[in-house]
Amino acid sequence: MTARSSSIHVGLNAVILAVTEDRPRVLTRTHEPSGLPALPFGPLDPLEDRTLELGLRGWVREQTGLELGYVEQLYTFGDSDRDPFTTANGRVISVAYLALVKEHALTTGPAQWRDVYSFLPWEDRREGPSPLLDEEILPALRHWEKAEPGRKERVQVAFGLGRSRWDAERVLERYELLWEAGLAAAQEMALDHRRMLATALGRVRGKVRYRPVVFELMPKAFTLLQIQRVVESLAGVGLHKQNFRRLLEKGGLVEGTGESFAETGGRPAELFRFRRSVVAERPASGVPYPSRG
Amino acid sequence: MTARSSSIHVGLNAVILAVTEDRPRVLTRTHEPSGLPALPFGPLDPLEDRTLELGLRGWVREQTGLELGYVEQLYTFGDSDRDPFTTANGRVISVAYLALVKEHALTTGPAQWRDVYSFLPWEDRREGPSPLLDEEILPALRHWEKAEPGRKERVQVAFGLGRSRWDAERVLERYELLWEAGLAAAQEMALDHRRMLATALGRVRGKVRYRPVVFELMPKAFTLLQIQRVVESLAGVGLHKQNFRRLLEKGGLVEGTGESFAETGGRPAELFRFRRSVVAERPASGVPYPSRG
DNA sequence: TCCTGTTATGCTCACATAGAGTATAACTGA
DNA sequence: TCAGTTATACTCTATGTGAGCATAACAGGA
Repeated sequence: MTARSSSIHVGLNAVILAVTEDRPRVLTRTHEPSGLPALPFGPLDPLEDRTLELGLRGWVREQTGLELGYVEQLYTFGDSDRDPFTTANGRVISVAYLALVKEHALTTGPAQWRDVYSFLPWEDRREGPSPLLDEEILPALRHWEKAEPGRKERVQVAFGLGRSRWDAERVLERYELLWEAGLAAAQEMALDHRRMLATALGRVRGKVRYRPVVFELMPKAFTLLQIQRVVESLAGVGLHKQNFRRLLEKGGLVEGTGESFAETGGRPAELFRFRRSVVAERPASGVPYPSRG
Repeated sequence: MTARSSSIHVGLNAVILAVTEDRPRVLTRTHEPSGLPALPFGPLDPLEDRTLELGLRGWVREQTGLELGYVEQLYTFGDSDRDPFTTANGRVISVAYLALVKEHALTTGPAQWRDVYSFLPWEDRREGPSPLLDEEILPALRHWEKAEPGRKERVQVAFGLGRSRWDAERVLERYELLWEAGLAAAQEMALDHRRMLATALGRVRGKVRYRPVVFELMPKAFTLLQIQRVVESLAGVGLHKQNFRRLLEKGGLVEGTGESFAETGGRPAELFRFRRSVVAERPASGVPYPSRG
């Protein structure tokens, strides 16, 4: 066993997300063999890194200058075909982490922020279903459905057709379906990194609902509309403004600072801050998703 | 990097759960160096196993004769101190999986079913808070709290004291707190396997609520009380019977078979079966948790 | 100054849902 | 026939959610 496992290599990938100008961004680099955008990758130093997470924080700091705040383990990717460039030399297992940083986080080195929805365009439905979906994806899927029974059902659930509703969290399910159907060719990333990104987006969308993680993406003080825009950016759907406010305030997640913010053209908005103490008080406190049709 | 990573070993652990006689059980083996109960462990064959999950299914079949049904990846454990026996020879990373099998699943070989709550006794609150909690754990924690500010808050959230409510899903949080406080010595398992078990229990408790995974643990036909008992076993809390039935039926998760089951001494109960089609219809269908105080 | 456009904020209403309890039905065994 | 046990049907109430209306507070132009 030990003889064989010596041909296994373990690495760490980071999906680092921020929200800038109402768009979720992901930090990328260029993957050398292919020239495609890729997620930052670093090795695990088995002697120095006490935990996987500390290892990750270390090389992210070195590669990009970013000091990560919120970090959580996402998934471990280990399919044998995930890295065609190194399969010949042995297997590469990658433990992927999700990290959230504040907008305008400064980075050094060759890393680059890119729009998450440029890789998964059908996931942004703030202006209604993406035209790409109705004009290209769904027509193509209608063909693909016919080849096997059961496929139609999967499409309906994944994309919220028929009696099903669009479920913002099923990002990975949609991506894998499109991959199977051979429709995921455009908007490429290196290796299986688009799958990692889809996993990450699904995870934040879920997490935001029941843990106060949005605040990791916000400045210290913010208006309620600003926080709503950030949630909408991630969720990819529009939310009902008045209900969002009501639920957020009632939940005790935020408190007014007394100051106001008057750069929007309309009535000045009150500035709020995150009430750190709710984390202790309320077990499962997240931000509400009052849908808007 | 490649030279160094050759001292990293990758393995797979399985947390295989079943519910027998109203108790959740976990499949264990004996860990040789220590003689303690341990979770089944197997290597990843980098040449033969196309995916990590297929590798896991393979060696579980060989070691125990079990053909796993529902399987999901749980977490990847890689702290440097997690395996003191092999740290000297290099780092062992373990990808842990959760699997659910039906009660009375037959196994071959030296594997053994054990009561999950024998390792995490404070997690079973069906008869009210565990006496162990009130008589030993909480008094000891009150001492530990005083040493540092913020600890008291953590204890309250984790164990549902003060204004907080007991949150059945915070299994790992409780375990890690007790570990830090030096109160997790008894009921031992090998290495960090008790942490894996805690992770698994927390995960099923959550999953059962929003995905129809309980049915993986049930026979084909069952009464509503039987399914309630299984949910209660996992959740570790009692549920309100009438509301449980109402919500389950309204959710469309089950349908009556017309037959009835008359071995309980009282009025015979109708037998139900799982409606597989809801998985397609309703995005997030799980079993309700109507609490009972 | 007044009107228009824009954003912020307060409030109401209908409806669905969850928690809790009561009442009745259908069986077993003494 | 009665006590004990489990199953099942309802009812009542508090709370939560989706949706919309109304008003407040600013800017800028007529």
